[in-house]
This record gives sequence, structure tokens and C-alpha cells, in this order.
Amino acid sequence: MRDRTTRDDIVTAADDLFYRQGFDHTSFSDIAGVVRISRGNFYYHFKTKDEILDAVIDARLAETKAMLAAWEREEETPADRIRRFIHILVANRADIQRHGCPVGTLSSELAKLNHAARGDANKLFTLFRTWLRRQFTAAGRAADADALALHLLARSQGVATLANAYRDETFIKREVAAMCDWLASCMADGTPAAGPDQDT
Amino acid sequence: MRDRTTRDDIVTAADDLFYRQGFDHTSFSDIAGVVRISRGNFYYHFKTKDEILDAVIDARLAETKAMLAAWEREEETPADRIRRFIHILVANRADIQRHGCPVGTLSSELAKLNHAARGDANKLFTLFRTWLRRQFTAAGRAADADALALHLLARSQGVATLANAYRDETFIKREVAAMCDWLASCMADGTPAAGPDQDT
DNA sequence: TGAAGATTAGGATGATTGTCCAAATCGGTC
DNA sequence: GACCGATTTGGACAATCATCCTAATCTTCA
Repeated sequence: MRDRTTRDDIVTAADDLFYRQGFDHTSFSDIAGVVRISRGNFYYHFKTKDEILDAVIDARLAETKAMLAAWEREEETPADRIRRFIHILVANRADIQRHGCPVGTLSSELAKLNHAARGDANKLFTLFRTWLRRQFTAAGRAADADALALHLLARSQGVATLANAYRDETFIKREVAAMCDWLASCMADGTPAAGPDQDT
Repeated sequence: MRDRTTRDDIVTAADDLFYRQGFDHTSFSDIAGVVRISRGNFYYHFKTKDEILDAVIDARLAETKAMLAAWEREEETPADRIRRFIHILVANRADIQRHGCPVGTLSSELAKLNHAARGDANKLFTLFRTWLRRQFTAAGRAADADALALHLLARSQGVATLANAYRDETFIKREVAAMCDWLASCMADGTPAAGPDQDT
């Protein structure tokens, strides 16, 4: 194994700065300042700024995949696992209020930049989507599992966006409680009052 | 009245480009190319790029305010008015799939840039928030009108974000139908199954 | 010790950015 | 036609950007 500490430091610092400042607005100098490395040294580890972005996305994908896999190894009901997902909003509420959702804001920015890595960034969404779909399927909602997964993803994104705009913590907690209520009614009967229904 | 066509052209072009490319990623040259004006001419109408952003936000605020006021002049039930808001997602689905929600994406970007105009951009959210709150109050939900307004705003934002990521039109329509269902159950009884409930 | 490869430093490069200015042009009034 | 303020032009400006290169410095091992 070659020594990768410098490369890893770059990816870690870039990950954080991309989240807090955005990808486009983060310069090599910004990253270099955090890692305490000369600007010219980047070219040895990455040929271009886009390669750093790819590495950051890969790191986030790996981290998220590991987290979801760990949650799936727990001896819990699918509903409990989904509740874990919902509570990400509470656990990360400070960062979300300051910088929004790392997944959603990156996806939005790359869409505006029409960036080549847009598809890769959206894989982060898909990671949660398929995981949630699996939980809903296991909970006996195979028919509309994907719709329920997308519904929950959307509500999380909306909460993150508004929490970021208003920096409102009680709003997060109130909406998280509402999502848990929705989930409970979802698990109880087959027809959630406010869940996504097919529109002929 | 002085001739303001050039200034208005700049604001209109900037408004469109800020929406499609983002504020930071849009340069004077980009705007000049659309308006067919020399780069140096900007200084006559605006002292700085931030002043253009302020003008764009003001224009959006005025346009949104006029739209909501027009909706309020219609002889409709509050529920019908709220349904109009929800259906913005359907009416603008093409743009939303391509560029997201104009309000949410600008708010997110300015938050990341830590831009001085962040507060002004959030006034767009507040415009919808207070308008929705007024409708819910008129519908007899004065007690939790603000929470319901924020809930609807959040769900709209989430739908826009995911629709932008996946470019999924059927998802938009399905979620819009679900939001209308939620609204109906909201107007029917005082305890919406999936609406925001107070925690503790 | 010394040679070889891995890693880094520091600066050059050309392009692009927002800003700013002096000169040219336009529009209307005497 | 001559004048004057409003408007526009084209380019200068310093700064910043991603990129790239060469020389210096490490690390490793014979």
C-alpha cells in the first residue's frame, strides 16, 4: 500500500469545503490552505479539479454505503431503520441549518453548472432511494415501495432547504415528528392519508 | 420617466441566467452576450455585480407579490388558492426538472456563498409563507397556520430538488396529487394524518 | 554513502474575472 | 447647425483561477 495520507487529506478537506462553500466557489488555494500544501502539488495527486470532485463523490458514496449497510445489519424492523434515516435531519441539524443537505446542495449545484459529474452525484440520492425502497418492501409495501422512498427523500430535502433558509431548529423537529407519524400510518394500514397515491 | 429598457434588459437577462447557471457562475460577459451590450456599459447602470443581484431579487419579489395578490383577488376558497400554489410545480415542471426551483436554488447558493443578499433572497420564501399562512388561517386553521404553510413549502422544495435530480415528471405529478390529498384531509378534519403535529 | 524513485515546493502561464475609465456616440434643445 | 447631458463603447486594471513545469527535497534500499 502506498502512502496516501496527502491524497486523503486533500479529499477530506475538499469534501468539507465543497459542502460549506460549494464546489465551484472552492479554489485550489482554499484546499491548499487547509491541507497546508503548495498549490502545485495537486497535479501530482490529481490531474484536474474535476478529479478531486470525483474522488470526493466516491468517498461520500463509500461512506454512505457503509452507513446504510451497518443500519441494515442491525436487528430492527424496517420501520425502525426508516426512522433512523428520518432522524439524520435531527442528528445533523446544526450543519443542515448552516449549509443545507450535502447531497441535495451538491446535486443542485452540479445541475446548474451542467457538470459532467452530475450523474455520479445523483448516485448518492439513488443510494438512499434503493435502501429505503428495500425497507418499504420488507415492510410489506412492495407495490409502491419506490414511490414511498422518493416521497420520504423529497420531504427530507424540503426540510433541509427550508431549515437552511430560516435556520429554524424547531421546524426541523416538528417536521421530523410529522414524518414519523406519516411512517406509522404507512405501516399500519395500506392507505396512508398523505402518502403518494397514484393519480390515474 | 427615464428610459430604462437597457437596465431592464440587463435585469431580465441576469434573472434568467442566474436561474439557469447560478449567480456565481454567471459572468458579466454572459449577460452582455445576451443583452448585446459592451461589458463596460454595466458600470453605468450598476456599480457592482451584487447590485444586479439585488435588482433581480427585487424584480422576483415584485412579480411574485403581484401573482399572489392576483390569486387572492379571485373568488375562490382558501383551499382552491392553496391548490394553485401546489400546481406551480406542474405548471413549471419543465424548468424545474432542468434547473430546480428558482427560490430554493438561489437561497441555497447564496447561503453557501455567505452572500450579503441572502436575507433578501429568503424574502421570496417569506412571501409564499405569509400568503399560505393567510390562506390556512382563512380556512379555519389559525392555530397552526404557519406550521402548515412551512410544511407545504418544504414539500414543494423537496419535490423540486428530486425532480431536478432525476428529471422525473411522473414523480412531480404523483407528489402534487399527494399534496392535494393532504390538503383535502387538512380542510376536512382538524388532524391531518401526515401533517405537522406539535412534538411534546 | 549513494543512487533511484516518490513527493513536494514555488513559480510561470494564459485565461477569465469584476471593476473602472476616458473617449466616442447618441438624443434632444437652443 | 451647435451644444449638452445621457448613454455606450472598447479597452485597461489588478486579482484570481486552474493548470502545468522544473527544480528541490524527501524516502528507500542497495
